[in-house]
Order: sequence, then C-alpha cells, then structure tokens
Amino acid sequence: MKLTSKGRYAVMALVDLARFDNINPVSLRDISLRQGISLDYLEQIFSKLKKNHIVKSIRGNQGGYVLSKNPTDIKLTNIFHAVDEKVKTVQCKKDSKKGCNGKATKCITHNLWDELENHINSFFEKKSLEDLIQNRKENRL
Amino acid sequence: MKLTSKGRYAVMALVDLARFDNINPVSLRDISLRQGISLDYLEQIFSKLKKNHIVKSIRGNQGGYVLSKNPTDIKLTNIFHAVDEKVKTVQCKKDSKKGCNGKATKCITHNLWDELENHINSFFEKKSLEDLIQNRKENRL
DNA sequence: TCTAAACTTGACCGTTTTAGTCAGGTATGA
DNA sequence: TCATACCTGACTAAAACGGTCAAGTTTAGA
Repeated sequence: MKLTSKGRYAVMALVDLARFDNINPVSLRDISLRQGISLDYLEQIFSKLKKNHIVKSIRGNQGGYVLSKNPTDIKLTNIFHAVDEKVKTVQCKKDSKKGCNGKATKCITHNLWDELENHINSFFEKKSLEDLIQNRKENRL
Repeated sequence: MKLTSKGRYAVMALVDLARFDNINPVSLRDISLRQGISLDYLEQIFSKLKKNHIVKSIRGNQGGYVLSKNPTDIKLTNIFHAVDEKVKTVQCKKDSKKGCNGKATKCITHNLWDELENHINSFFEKKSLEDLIQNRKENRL
C-alpha cells in the first residue's frame, strides 16, 4: 500500500507553485530545478492538473503556470483525483463468480475495506493546499 | 495507493480460519475452496504468518493451521506486517542529494506524508481479528 | 508398514504498473 | 525571429504483482 510518485510530485509541485505564483507565472523548469523532478515528467503531471482545472497555463516566453483557484479550495483529494492517484482497497469485479461480486454475496471482509477506504479518503478531503503552505511557514519561523 | 492481494487474502483467510478452528485445525485446502484463493498462493501467505507467530501449523494427515493467539490480540497491523504489506508514503532515500534525505533538508511535504502514514496505521492498530468476526456475525443476524 | 493428506520450501514466470525518457511539435513575448 | 515555455504522444527499462510449478518432509490412520 503505497503512494505513487505521481501523486507525491503533484503535491510537491503545487506547494512550490503556490509559494511563487503571486507575481508571475511559474515555469515548470523552475519547479523541476527546485524540487528535483524531471521536467518531462512534470509536464505529464501538469497536463492532468490543467485538465482538472487546478492550474492554468500561460504559453510563450515568460509563460508558466498559475493556480486557478484559491489554495483553500484545492483539497488533496482534488489533486490526487486529477493525477489518477486512487485509493483502491478492493478488487471485487462485477462478473466474478468466486468471492465478492459487489452484490449479494459480499466477501467476508468487504465492510472492512470500505471502512479503510473511507478512513483514508477523509484525510484527503480535509487537507487543503493552504494547510500545507501554512504548515511550511510555521516550520520556517 | 492500493492494497495488495497478499494483504487482502491474509485477512480473508484468517477470518475464515478463526471461524472454524474451535474444534480441529483447518487445512489450507478448505480455505482455498471456501475463499476462492489459489492453494499455492495461500501456502506462501501462511508461511509468513507462521514465521510471525500468528498461526501454528500441525503437520500430517488431518493437519492444518490454528491461530496461535486470541483473535482479540491479533491486530490488522500484525497481519499486514507479517505479509510485508507496508504503508509507504515517502520514498526519501538517505543518500539522495536532491529533495529529502531524511535529515536537515526535509522535502517540503514530508510532514504531510508522515501524517498520512500515521492516519492509516492508526486504523490498522485499532482493528483486531475479533472485531471482524463480530462484524460478520452482526451482519448474519 | 504403507499411503494419502497436509505442510514446507524455493525457484520460476507472464503481465501490469511505475516512473520516467524521447522526439517531436505549437504559441508568444521581447 | 528566436528563445522560452507549454503541449502531445509514443516508447521503454525495471520493478512489483499475482500467481504457478516442482520437489520435497511429516504424520495420522488403515
């Protein structure tokens, strides 16, 4: 049970972006250098973040990315959803005969996995980008 | 972020085992049939559970496995630990120069991942095998 | 004593996912 | 007009996953 680097990088990059986007758009190149993430990989990630309306892009020279919402309104769950970082605790397929088919004959531990999924997702729904920036500031003082 | 089938199967098998081990040891063959898990794979899993003192084996004809502790004393965290189902949210290596090396220059989101790990692990530490059996009984009534 | 049931161990392997790289673009401010 | 930066899609090496297969050892019961 582990977090993928896509999800981790997305959050890191957005925290970085949030710190610098007051004045100018931030280029992926800068984020790449500061965070040590490959530029090509960042482009993949930001393409998804853009599709999900978390960031906006400004093309051309001196271009870059800016947040498209207030950091308070960007929850972890939005970010993870954008980059396909899903929480999957069950693998019960609808057409399986053995075990759980999602209907009548639930596998004996099905409730447990549902609980676990909710437990994790509640964490993601609570945390906003703003929380992370604040947290960082506190640690810096 | 997903649960591996090893962890999932381990819990399913142990719940099954807990239900039947009052009288006789339970053979993996029976569990395999009831839960739809490959016998060979179950053997790998139970080998690990045995090494971690969660079950005991009785060899020979009419043999099988029994729990080596009271279901109340077997927490999910014990089971997952036994089958190497770890919760990994960070991949910060000690010798990395960029990003987080675990010491002075923590990556900017390090605290977040620690929080997440604790959040998930607290769930595993609370739940015992006994809880799952009870839960099952309630659903049956 | 023999045999079948059940545990034991370890090697092996196809598939999928991960974590990127690479190679081309297109848009635009200076 | 050109350097900068976004944009897109194909490609891939390596690791993890989810098992299978083979060859045992041990022991209860006939």
